[in-house]
Amino acid sequence: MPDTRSQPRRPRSGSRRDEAARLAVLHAADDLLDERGFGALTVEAIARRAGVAKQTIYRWWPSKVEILLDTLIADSEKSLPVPAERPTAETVRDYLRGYARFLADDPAGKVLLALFAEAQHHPATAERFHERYLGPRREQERAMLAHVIDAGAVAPSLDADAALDALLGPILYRALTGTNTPDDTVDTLFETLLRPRTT
Amino acid sequence: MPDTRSQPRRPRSGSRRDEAARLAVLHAADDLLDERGFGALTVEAIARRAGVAKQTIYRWWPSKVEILLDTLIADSEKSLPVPAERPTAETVRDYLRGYARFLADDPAGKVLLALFAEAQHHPATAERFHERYLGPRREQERAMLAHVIDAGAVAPSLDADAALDALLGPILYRALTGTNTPDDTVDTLFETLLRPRTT
Amino acid sequence: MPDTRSQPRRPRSGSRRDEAARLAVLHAADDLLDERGFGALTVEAIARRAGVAKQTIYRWWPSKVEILLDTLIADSEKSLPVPAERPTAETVRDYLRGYARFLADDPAGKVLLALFAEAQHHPATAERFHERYLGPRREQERAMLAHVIDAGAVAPSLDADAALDALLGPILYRALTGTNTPDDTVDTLFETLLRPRTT
Amino acid sequence: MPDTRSQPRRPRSGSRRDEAARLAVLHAADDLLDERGFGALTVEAIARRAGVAKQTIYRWWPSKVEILLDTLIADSEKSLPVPAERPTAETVRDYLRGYARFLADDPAGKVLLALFAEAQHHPATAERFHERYLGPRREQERAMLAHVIDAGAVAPSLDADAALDALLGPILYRALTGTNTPDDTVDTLFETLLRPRTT
DNA sequence: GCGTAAGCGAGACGGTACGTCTGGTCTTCCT
DNA sequence: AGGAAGACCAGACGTACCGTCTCGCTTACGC
Repeated sequence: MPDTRSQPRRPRSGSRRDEAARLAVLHAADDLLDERGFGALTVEAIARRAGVAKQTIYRWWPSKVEILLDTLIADSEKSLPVPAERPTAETVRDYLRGYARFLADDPAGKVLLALFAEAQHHPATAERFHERYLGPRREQERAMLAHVIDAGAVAPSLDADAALDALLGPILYRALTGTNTPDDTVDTLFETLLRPRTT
Repeated sequence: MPDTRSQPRRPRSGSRRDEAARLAVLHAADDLLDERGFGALTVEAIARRAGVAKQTIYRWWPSKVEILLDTLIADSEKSLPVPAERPTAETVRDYLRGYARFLADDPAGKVLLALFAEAQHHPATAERFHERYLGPRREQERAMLAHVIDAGAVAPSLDADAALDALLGPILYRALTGTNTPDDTVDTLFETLLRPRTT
Repeated sequence: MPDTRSQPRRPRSGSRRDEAARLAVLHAADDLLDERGFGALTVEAIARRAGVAKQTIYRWWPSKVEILLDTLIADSEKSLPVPAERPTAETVRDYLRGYARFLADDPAGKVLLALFAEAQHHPATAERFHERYLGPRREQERAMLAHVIDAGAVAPSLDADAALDALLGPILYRALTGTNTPDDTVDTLFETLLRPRTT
Repeated sequence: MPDTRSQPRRPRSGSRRDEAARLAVLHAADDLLDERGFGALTVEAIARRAGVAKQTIYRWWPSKVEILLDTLIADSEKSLPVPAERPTAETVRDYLRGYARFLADDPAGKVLLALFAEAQHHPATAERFHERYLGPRREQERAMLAHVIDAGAVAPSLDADAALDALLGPILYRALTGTNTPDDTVDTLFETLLRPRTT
């Protein structure tokens, strides 16, 4: 049995995928988007900034959109998880507040907005965006909502998807137009659309 | 006695702008966006399709975004005017229904979505989009809403801008994610958020 | 007393050709070639510099080459006439010296070099250059040479055209390569090729 | 003391220049000049004809003049070498005859004429033309001439450069004006200007 | 002495080519 | 085999001139 010391020591060799290169690409993409805007987010620029060859990017990601999806998924699982364990009306309200803050303040929020934008321009992007992000997330949101409805904590007058659109839509709309959505506005939306029994 | 209405007839010596070329460019841009997507909307392609020299485009439009704004403004004034004369609750509801249909069915709706997208990528685009389209339109929408509130026809629990965002946001959100918003969903939104006294 | 400042105003056109515009174009072309080189000698630049509309140039000259021919013919008739009246060996020698100086020092010499150059690039230019300049001039030079040969003043070992090419060729060649041809070199050429009986 | 001179180890990683593309460009330029004239010799046309991207041309040649210089140098070394080994009077005469034929018949002769022309229009072209072609060639021609003078085979009455100008000038002059220079005219020039002892 | 026709400055028009830039693929060498 | 380097084809970018074409004006000629 050969060397089993699975050391992290040589990040720069071997026949396996280089984790350091992978992270360098993700961070470079994130940073570029944050610092210089989507217009500067070219594969060439990412490679330059990450100190990585273009080919390395094309080998592992079919397009720069997949890079953004990778960072978005990682970041939003961390910063904006959909409440899953015994959600209450309050949990849902806090999730909405968090969503507004995510879009307004978190660099990853810019990634989300950029992907909404790119999805308008390229159907293929739209498809991947739904498959990898919007779809799964909506699934979790539906589960969250179903749970609080079942518990009798809220009583929306719209079906689940329409209700979620009605809650998230305005927050996203304002983010798209450069306007923040403060907590009390979120709260009013929440109360108006979900008619919670207790808050 | 001849016509003495001394109109602003500035003979303005020299050649004049060619209206046919102007329209050809606007239509070519519209058609390309509709048929081949934003990715195919290059100045070169517009010029080719319009049968116009590139220089003619650069002479009159600082960027292709301004071309889109020109077509969007013209088309949405025609297809989706903001009700101004004695609007009622019903007028407002119909406007929202029209907005959903504009985004879903009208080619110009694609232009609006494309501009929302571009605005995320380029701050300069965002600024012009607000200046020329979103701002003036919101002004009219606020006036419309104020009118029906004054008449006691509706009683929103959010301030004007937030209420408009809450109404339009979900419709736009669904359009961005490729979902139509049917009349009854619009109606429920309308009733939930504006609490009309009579409909 | 009214305004008597009778300015040097251009009559601002009538139905006849405007002589001031004609001269302005010729001088602008000359000046541009001299100051900024052939590359800057565009119809657009000539019009700008002459304060004349492009159409005025295209109305009277089929191409900018004809403008150059106009100035070259005028200038070389003035600065470098071919001796016609009773030429002697000495007259011929002085003509050659003058030719070298014309190419080296006179701004119109630059025009001649530019036309030789353009003639290589465009057959149509070559044709007009021969028709309007080289041909008539060679005719005069042949007459000059025939006269001094008849008078027994010189005895070339080449026929007239070849002799003229042998005399003018080296001077032009040196001008094309940026080298002046001093008087004594001209004189040696003259003596070697024409074998004058007296000088 | 160890060897501290930075080693000639040019890792030189990455792709190498594509020789096929290089030759395709040179031949395309040559062919275009020959077939359609200098006016058609645009970078765009060369790229099209060579089946090469414009960027590939701009990567390796600062201007199309350098392309022409590349082809001219290669072609004239092949078709019109300056006699170097023990040149005799006869060798020199044959070189002059070859020069006349090169200008009249060889496609590369057209390149030489085109470069003389371009050099008149652009000082930068003139400089490169002298540096890369005229200068080195004249150096060889001077050596050739010095050799036959030293051997007592010829006795020009002009210094080396002036003598070469006097020999080549007429031939070039006639080529510029579209006239061939037949062998016997070359021979007369040669004999008149170089006074060979034996031929 | 008045209409008309030409010349004028101005500049918009459809085009071609410029030289630069990035996208995405392919190739070569190094580790 | 993975990764860095970078050459390659493709094609859009925004600019400069090309030569043609109105425009609205100003004159001079000829009826």
